[in-house]
Amino acid sequence: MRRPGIKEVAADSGVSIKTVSRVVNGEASVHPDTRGRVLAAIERLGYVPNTAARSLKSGTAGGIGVVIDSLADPFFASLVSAIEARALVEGLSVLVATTGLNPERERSQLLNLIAGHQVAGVIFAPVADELPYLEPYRALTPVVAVDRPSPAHDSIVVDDYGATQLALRQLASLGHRRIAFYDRDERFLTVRRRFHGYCDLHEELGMKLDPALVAWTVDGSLDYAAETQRLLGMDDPPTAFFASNTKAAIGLATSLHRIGRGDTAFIAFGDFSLADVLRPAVSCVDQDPFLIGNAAIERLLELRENPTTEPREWIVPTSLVQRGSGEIPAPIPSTMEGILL
Amino acid sequence: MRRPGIKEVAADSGVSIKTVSRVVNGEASVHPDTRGRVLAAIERLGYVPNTAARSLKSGTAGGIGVVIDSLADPFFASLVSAIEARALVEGLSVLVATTGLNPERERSQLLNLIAGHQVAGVIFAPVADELPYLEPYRALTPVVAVDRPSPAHDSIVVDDYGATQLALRQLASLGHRRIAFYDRDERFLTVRRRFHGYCDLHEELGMKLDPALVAWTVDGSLDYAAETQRLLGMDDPPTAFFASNTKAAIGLATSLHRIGRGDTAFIAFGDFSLADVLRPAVSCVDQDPFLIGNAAIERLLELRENPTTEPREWIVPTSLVQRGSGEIPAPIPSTMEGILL
DNA sequence: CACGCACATGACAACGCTGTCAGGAGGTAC
DNA sequence: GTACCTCCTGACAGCGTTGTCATGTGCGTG
Repeated sequence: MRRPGIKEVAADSGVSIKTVSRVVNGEASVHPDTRGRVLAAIERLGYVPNTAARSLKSGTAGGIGVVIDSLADPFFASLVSAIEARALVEGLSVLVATTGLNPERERSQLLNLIAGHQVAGVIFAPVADELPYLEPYRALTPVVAVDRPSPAHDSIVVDDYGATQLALRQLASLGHRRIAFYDRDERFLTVRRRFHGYCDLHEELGMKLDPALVAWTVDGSLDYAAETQRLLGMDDPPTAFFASNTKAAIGLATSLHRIGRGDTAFIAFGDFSLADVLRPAVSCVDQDPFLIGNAAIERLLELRENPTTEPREWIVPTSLVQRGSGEIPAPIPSTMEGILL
Repeated sequence: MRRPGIKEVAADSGVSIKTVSRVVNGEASVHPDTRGRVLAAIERLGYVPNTAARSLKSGTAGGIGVVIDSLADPFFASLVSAIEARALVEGLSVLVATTGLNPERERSQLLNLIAGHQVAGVIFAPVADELPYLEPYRALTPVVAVDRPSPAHDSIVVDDYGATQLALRQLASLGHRRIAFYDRDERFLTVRRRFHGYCDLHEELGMKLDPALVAWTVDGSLDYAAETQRLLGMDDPPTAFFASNTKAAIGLATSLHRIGRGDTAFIAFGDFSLADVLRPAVSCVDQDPFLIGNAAIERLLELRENPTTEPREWIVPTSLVQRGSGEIPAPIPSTMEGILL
């Protein structure tokens, strides 16, 4: 009652195991009659080639590893979904591992995949700034970073700085001079870049940059409700909000609507489900996980062919989706009438 | 420049490969000094055991397979997330595969995982009613079904019939006599069970079951906007909606809000992000993917210990989350005043 | 001193598969 | 008839690891 192996198929069809191997791998030089007998035996016995033996022999497995923060994050779930769909077409299986943003876990997950499973390639969302332990595998396993750049690898990212400025420029053009930056989370390079765009735009437009308008994530947590209360309770409150990531956007939208201030001007970085059903519908910078996932696996497949290219960043385009909340003009303060351009 | 193997570690630390193997596997009978030398060599060389060789030797891999409809579905994404978290603790990796609801693909994915990768176990959301091709592996690989039951396997499900009736009973108690069943998708046993609950409750309460109140998914697709228009445009339109799954709930919520009828009585089967932010907030039958995922992997681990138990269904509890949309009473038609209980 | 025993270690085979190389059968050309 | 070539097939080794069994060393016991 053991799993049928190549030996059983060989015995059943009266050929050597090597000939079975040839049939399974579609090699040309097998007599049609022989091939037929072997295929019949495979069918009859329900033979499936053993993946472990294959990768042991070949030194590399037919799967790609995907290492991300968490599958509970809708952005990453869609990303993995896109990768998996494409991998299926290429006949590759997908090994998923998560880091929970822990660099130590990132290390063990990456090494387990690359050195242990000898995957054909890895797509990962970097946590640590440097990954020296991957050096020995540089030439062996192609690696692509997504969402956040990794200096030593090809990275699929969006133009965080530019897209943020595009969104904020729109708010500024509607008269907003006090725009809250919601969720400054220094752990993410992407968010740092977005905040950088926020700062530079203030300078460019001659707007005062008020630190009190910045909501910080500290130690990985931020109380959205309390922070929203604080911001709106200021003497000189923000007239518009910019959410620097999807999680913050959902938290912010929730807390704004809870206190009946859903009509506040608001643009989110990253789209989310039902954003178009809220009233007003939430405008956002659309960062398409399917585009990003496809670009990542595309790049990975290219790297397999030609592994020696210099690492660079690949920018996936974003678009500003106008839905309403980002097109709300600033209220005109009585004392400032006539000052606006 | 090859990957360091057990041989390199052995040479480096001056012992035989077998002793290295013993150290790696934490066997007791190794002299502390020897163990120290070997561990130092492992560290120095960055040795990671080859998974393929291990599973070839042992005949089983240290990973579990998860086969679901799609990772783009938030319910399944959370489910996999829960499974992955627990697998990490157990030192198991997770292989994800999707079926796209295609029985043929389900077959190849399951066989690839069980026979090809020889995973330690499989958690899957069944598509086909029967899976005869898994018979040969019955005794070898534990298999657990989730979300939908599989007669031949332990199945982790919710009480579709009962939870649906609980939700509908509430609507009926508020005077609703015409309740639309949104998204009757015959492909899913879960939805069939929910519809069954819908029918039986009508009989029990003496309500007329009007086929025109049922929105069908045909060939996997349903135009939510058009269907909502049709239902609300009836001469005798529904006064309440029941969405039989999360995807339908989001589609229904979207189309109701788009046409300004967000205030219609509505209960969804399955919770979704921002359901509590909509006005009114959407009441739902909460079917917790984390509970289900945890129960599934728990059961899988038990099956590894004791594989001979009779397959059965395990019911994960659900709760009716009251948020507002499910507590809207039926409008009192002028001709019927006084008839209500 | 011979014996037994615990402890520590190593030699070797085997897991299922594929790459290398060898070889037989049959045909064609001189 | 010999040489050679093509087509098809098989024997065998080895991928990196672990299970089995054997071996050596040191120590306590009678």
